[in-house]
Amino acid sequence: MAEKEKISQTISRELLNMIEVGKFPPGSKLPTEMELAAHFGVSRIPIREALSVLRAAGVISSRQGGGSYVEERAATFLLHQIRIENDDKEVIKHLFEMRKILEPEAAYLAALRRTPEQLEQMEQALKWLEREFTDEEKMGTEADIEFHRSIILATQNPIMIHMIESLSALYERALKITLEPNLVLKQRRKAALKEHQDILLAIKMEEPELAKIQSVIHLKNAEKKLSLLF
Amino acid sequence: MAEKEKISQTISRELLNMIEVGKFPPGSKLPTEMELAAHFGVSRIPIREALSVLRAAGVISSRQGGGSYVEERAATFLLHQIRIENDDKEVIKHLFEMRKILEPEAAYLAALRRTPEQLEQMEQALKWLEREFTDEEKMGTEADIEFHRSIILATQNPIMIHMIESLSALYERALKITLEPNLVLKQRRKAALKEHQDILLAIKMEEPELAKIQSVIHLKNAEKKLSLLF
DNA sequence: TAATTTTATTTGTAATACAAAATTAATTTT
DNA sequence: AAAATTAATTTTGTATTACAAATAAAATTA
Repeated sequence: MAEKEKISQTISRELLNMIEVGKFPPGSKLPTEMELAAHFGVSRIPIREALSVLRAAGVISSRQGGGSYVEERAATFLLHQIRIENDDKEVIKHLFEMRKILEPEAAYLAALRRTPEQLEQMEQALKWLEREFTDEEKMGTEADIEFHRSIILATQNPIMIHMIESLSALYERALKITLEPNLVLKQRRKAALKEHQDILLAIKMEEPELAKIQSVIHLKNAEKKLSLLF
Repeated sequence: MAEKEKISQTISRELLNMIEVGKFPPGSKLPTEMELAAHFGVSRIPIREALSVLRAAGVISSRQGGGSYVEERAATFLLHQIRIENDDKEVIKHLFEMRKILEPEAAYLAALRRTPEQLEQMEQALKWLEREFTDEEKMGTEADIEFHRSIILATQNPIMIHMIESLSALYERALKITLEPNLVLKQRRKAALKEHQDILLAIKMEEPELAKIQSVIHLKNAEKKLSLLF
């Protein structure tokens, strides 16, 4: 199950790395597709696929007849390409830092704007989480993510939604890693569930400030739990 | 200067729209590349380019021999593809909402962690902004962005950095639109400059809370200015 | 019925060719 | 000689055809 990688993926990763390392500094011209193809020993096809990924990520831009150039403000990395390893505590810390910034505000906005349908969606997610928590085996990470996701959706801010969505894959993996070895969790399950219920209640009552506070509390407790790991 | 669009771009936009509209719901299988090619009346090449963009954005996933499927949690849109039109006030509002959430926290973190080099970078950007402001003609949008960007970089959080970078193109355009017709700005220039200096000073003194407050003040004033437009 | 093999489908890559845009070199004009 | 125009070259964008490799569907066999 070695998940064989596509050639174009390998190449886009390689090229991105070269750009990050400074082999192709911002503003510089990349080699032509033919040259890259020769260099990597492949045809133009996977080269073009790789370049199109970098283009979509805003790392390079190409002009027909001109060539491909590294963008002046090349995004530092493709979020989809971040791989969290078990020992990769830095990424998890940074991710949690962003959660502490985004989620309380999202809860605030959700309390302001949520539609009845969105409230229903949150309640469904919470019920799912409750079911998962009664089962000793399950961790409920998916339900957890779905709950937080439903709150984000209720903010009605497409940019906020996009940011969280682009983080979700990363978030999911980070959550699994942090929850997996955590035996303390079982004792904290009821407390965690209560925290989720409190957030939802505040959103239901349309109390933005309260929702924000409940979210802060939840994240603070989650962080305590997290700090035991590191 | 009509900026002719590539076929693959047109198609990726079309496909994305179809997905958003529900023509291809999450989890469903897309038509084969051959079918798509026939449908759009092009060869497989631009189809593959379009699909690779959607793949990079996490909207779809493909398996050799299997086909392409819409991801269960397809990102709602590609940030790079958002076009802000002059009458597109909604996007600008949402963008500003995100700035209010992210930037004060970024200033906080920057005050905590900035290296001397990063402080230097911020000061350079501020000087640039001062020069631009003395010139009646120039608006200083680029310098403005560079200043805020230098603060973000000093947070040392790669996820934060990535988020802002991915927003920067959008931000730049929004800023130009909001500043362009604003004649009041000239009177507010000194005030705005002072606000920037205050933020930098707090970061220089390594006073996180103060930096956050100064950032909030700055954004509050900017929002007042903005509210005149809408 | 269940497991295995075969067949067909579909994406991934290759090679070649040409169109279209941009860059560079050459030419002409002033 | 300098500037403008034109021509030639380079380079990306798209098309066509072909085949490899992985998956999914169908047929076969136990």
